[in-house]
Amino acid sequence: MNRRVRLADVARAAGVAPSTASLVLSGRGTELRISEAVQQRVRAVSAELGYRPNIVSLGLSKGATRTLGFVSDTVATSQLAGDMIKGAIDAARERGYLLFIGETEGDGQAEKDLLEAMADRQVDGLVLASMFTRERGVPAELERVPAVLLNTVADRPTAIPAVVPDEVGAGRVAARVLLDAGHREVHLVGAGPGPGDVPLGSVAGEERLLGIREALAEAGVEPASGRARLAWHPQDGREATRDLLAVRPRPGALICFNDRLALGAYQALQEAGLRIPEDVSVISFDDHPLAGWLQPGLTSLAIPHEALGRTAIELLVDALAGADAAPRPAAATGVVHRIPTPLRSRGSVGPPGATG
Amino acid sequence: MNRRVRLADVARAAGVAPSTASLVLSGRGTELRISEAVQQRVRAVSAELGYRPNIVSLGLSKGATRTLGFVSDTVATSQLAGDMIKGAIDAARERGYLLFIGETEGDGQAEKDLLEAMADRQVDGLVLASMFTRERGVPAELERVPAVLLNTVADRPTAIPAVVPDEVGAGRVAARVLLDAGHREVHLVGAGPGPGDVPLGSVAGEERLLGIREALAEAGVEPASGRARLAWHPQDGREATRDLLAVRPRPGALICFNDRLALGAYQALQEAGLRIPEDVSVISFDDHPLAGWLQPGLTSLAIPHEALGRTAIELLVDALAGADAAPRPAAATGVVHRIPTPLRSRGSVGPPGATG
DNA sequence: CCCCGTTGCTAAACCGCGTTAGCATGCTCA
DNA sequence: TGAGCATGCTAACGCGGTTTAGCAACGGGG
Repeated sequence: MNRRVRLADVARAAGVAPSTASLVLSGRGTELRISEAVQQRVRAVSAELGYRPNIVSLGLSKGATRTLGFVSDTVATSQLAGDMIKGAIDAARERGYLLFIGETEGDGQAEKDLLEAMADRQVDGLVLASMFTRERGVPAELERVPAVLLNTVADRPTAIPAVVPDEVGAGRVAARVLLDAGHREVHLVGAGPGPGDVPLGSVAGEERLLGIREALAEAGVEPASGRARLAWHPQDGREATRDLLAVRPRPGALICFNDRLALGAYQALQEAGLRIPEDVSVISFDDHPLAGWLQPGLTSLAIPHEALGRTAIELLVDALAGADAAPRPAAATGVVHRIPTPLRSRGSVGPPGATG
Repeated sequence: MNRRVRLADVARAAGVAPSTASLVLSGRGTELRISEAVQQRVRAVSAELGYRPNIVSLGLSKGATRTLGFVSDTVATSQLAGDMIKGAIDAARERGYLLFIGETEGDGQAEKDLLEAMADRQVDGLVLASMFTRERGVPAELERVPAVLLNTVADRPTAIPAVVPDEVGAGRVAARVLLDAGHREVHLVGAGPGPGDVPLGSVAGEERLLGIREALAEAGVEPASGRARLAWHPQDGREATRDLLAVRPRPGALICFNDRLALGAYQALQEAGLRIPEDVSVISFDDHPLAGWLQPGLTSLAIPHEALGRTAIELLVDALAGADAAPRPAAATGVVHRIPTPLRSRGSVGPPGATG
């Protein structure tokens, strides 16, 4: 466990004062008239010794730690989280930042503690993330440091920018895909058919439904049926689909509000001896890895988790860079950024078959 | 954006010198003969002002930042990652630590850069994690700071402790569950039947197979068949199971080497019109959320991801605390900790039915 | 009455670095 | 020959704490 090489070590080995070494290594050598010979010597010695500046020290004197905090309600419950964090970590690393990750499990006190622990460590900025899109209050701690909301929108006007998936767009595309395949009778699993018939507090559900209804309406179609459910588990999808199959004429196209519901729909269709997509087309949301595992592959609108995390960090770092130049970078103030939701076509959608 | 309260602010407000305030707040007041009156005054003022010590400053003067680094090959590819990180984050938080999270995607240079970036920020300790259990070299950076390997074992003797799931135990239990249900003919999907017939470099595969063969041998049974596959995807499980069903007598029990293989097995069995568990019993490993979504629920041996992450941090923090007392805490040196793999019974295992 | 021991607090150094004012030295030019 | 100006480097301070040596005031004993 040999000690780290400090600036003083480099200076001593190069036969100059620490301040001289500092100037050279920070690139201000020429500006402050350090001779080329000395500069080369310092640089050579620094490289040879493997000197790396101590960022903690910089944090003390300059106030910037090149460190960001990422606080989410949960990092574990879903695949989703991992990708979002991955995008954030990668984007941060590319810009020379490291990320503190914390999770609150929805506990307000835990959130407060975490934000304070991060403030104690002088983070340069904060991302406050949620694993499912929702509305929430903005804690006071976010007022003291540049921040970005991720997969979350503030419940009242705020200067803090937000990054969310474009769920309305996702809903529109889902409906369009079925319409384009020739379907005119579209059944919803997990929400609908009326506007606002979604599980309580589900922003994703609301917006997906909105998009679906818009796109259908443009084609002069209303959702044929829908079942709002409290939870979006496979069991719910199975039951809703069974109920749907009990009624004539048999449904030809389903929009499931997430992939787990779609799994349940697959199970119910299989039980009934119906083929996908020959007898029934299915489209869904989230693009969980599961979608690629099913037979046939499930066509789904992906939540762009990695892009969400990445965008949040990019906004934050840009704001930090801009903070020196302009005190209030107008471009990044209070804006809600909507990230597109790519369509992953796999084979669960086809033209309408014989119904009945 | 009002400034943080500093120690000097507290001292001024309490009418004492900063050093006095520091002594009182660090609990050394009585020891250094600060009067009770002054101590109370300082504490009151500190609380009133909401003073919190600046940890960056402490990092400079004391060397300890109450910060740990968590570097893994990937945080995203699987559910697994999230739970492991969650366990690590929670355990760290309970002990007053915050975690830097980084991921390398298996890139050695990225790993080196990350470890250095963390060293630059004076982390007190490091966890080097892998998302699937494997053997690997230990980078030189880990020699300079207390470290723990997670889901990874060093490829040569080292003083660094490791935390891994008890895969041999998992294999034994999987076999025992089937034996106890009355099965004497057990087919393997994803590995086997011979010792060492596993995908290249899969420590989990090797050890699971070892445990399975041990437990079967104790009952005087050999694996009836097995198929080593390069990848453990649903597609592979589907094909292997189809092949198995083409041969008489029909298999009565399958051990799938992970849940994705088991999904494929479910699909093949369903195609063949066989019921689980009446006709065929299935048991598997990982306890992916998927296992709970299938019909019937898939019995699986859980990889205790959260416990793994938690244990790694606990070992690390204990080592840090012990480092002051004993320079080399013998208890935590080079040991490989094996974490038990709980059985999640769901309903995919039953007594043998009529075969053929 | 002087010395010494307590008691109660504080000044000052230090952690590692960036920053800036300023100190020598040598050269030019009047 | 001395003022003036580059040139080339460094001393000293600050960031926000901890830590230690030591100072002032007071009381008690010889």
